[in-house]
Amino acid sequence: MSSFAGRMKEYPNMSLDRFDRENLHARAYFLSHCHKDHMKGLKGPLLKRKLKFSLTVKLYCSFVTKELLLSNPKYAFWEDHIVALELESPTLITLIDEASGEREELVVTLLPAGHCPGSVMFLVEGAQGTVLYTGDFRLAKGDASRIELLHSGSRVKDIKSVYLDSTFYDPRFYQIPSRETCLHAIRGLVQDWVSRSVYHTVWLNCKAAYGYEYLFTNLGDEFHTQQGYAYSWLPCGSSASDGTPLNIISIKPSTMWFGERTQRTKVIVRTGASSYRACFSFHSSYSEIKDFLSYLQPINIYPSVIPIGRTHADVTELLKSMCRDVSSSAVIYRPLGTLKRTRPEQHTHGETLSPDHSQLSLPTILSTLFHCFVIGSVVYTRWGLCRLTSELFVDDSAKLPSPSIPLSAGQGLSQAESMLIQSEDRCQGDALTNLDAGGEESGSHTHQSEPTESQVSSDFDIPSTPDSHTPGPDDLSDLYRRLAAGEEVVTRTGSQSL
DNA sequence: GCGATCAGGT
DNA sequence: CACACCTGATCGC
Repeated sequence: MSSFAGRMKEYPNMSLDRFDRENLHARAYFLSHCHKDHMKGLKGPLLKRKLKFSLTVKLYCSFVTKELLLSNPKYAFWEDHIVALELESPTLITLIDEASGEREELVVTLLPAGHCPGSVMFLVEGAQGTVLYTGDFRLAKGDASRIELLHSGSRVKDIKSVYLDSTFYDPRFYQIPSRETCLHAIRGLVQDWVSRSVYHTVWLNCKAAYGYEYLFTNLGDEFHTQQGYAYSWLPCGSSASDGTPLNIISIKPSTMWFGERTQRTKVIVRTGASSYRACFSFHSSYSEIKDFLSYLQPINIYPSVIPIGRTHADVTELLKSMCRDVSSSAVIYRPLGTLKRTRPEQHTHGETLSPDHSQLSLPTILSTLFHCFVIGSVVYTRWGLCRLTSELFVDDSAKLPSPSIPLSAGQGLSQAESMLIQSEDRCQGDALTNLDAGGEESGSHTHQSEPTESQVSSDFDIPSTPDSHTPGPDDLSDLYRRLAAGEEVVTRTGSQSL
């Protein structure tokens, strides 16, 4: 978790990813991505008050982050104070002291961070030198050399300080399998399971956070392509629509790492009868961070996270070796990196330089925000819809509570976000046992209870559609019919059709 | 009643 | 396999 206090030594009039305490006096705010540990104080009443009386104080972030932020009504008061910036477009920002009128000019550039949708790093250039605030990032080896705006001409810029996501800056986390490797392994497991029968289902058991969209979209696309079926709807409960129990395995994405000498890289670990952990990391590994830093050769590096079991002194000491040596009078600069253009100028709006999941298109982000979306045989759900489909499909209709949740008000977006994958292949003869009730982590998703107040009002709830209403039994059976008929009842850009 | 903080869970 | 973020208890205002 980030312990960055919000301000950089060189530019103390701007605050990044922290909005409390001394940051209340900042002249401009910057949000690198929409994770809670980077939003401390962002909905504080004092800040809200300050905005009311300010004409110049703005919050700068990416377009995607802006959408994610404003999807929560608790941050609605920011709406007129947010300035979304294009990626990789240097922007002149003037910091104004509203009391004295004093001005300070900076050029700020958003660079893709590869951490989660909308995540960026901030490159700040001004009178106090060029500094890079990484926010949280996952960049692969060599990525820094492909980011054009870290370069001036063909040479890397002279970077004074890097404020670093040092989550895994510890030799113990030497290697983390690449995103592609992890996706490949998960794809294999999913393929193996869902090909057994139509009742073999995968529950991609993600924690509530933006960041798993890379898995969602890639697996979704692939199984769509492979199956080629029209939309089908999957229950989130333990039974298929015909009452047959599902064979569900749970795959939990979680971080796994390997030391320098470790050869074997188990990307998937079986943790129970029907549960697996699959490697997936939002943060760069030690070796990826080293590659990044040794390319940039900053003069100073400030860690924003102290890995568990380490002290600030440990990390600072480790980081010293990554800094440019400017201690002696005869300054010996190690050679700075040179720009590698890996792609011709096919740069379209919003696209990034590296293969990257963090900058999904806005429609995709919106569709993930609004309840769910359906691609091929894959259903993406949020908690609320998961419950809804359970009600629709679960066998034991006598136990169904009457629906009490307005469909258009997303319930608990921050609750466990799930993805179910089920084979379209019909094959008979399998022993169709239900998810092993004794297995680790099993079953809890199959019997959803009423959402608590805090779930209903959790931070990434979707604002209610004005003319929404609670669906009655007739609405639900109509919905069921349409789903069974393969109609697309969920739009990809909003919740209106539900 | 609200926010901040911590412990404990997934 | 150590992320992100939930809930609930407690405390101060």
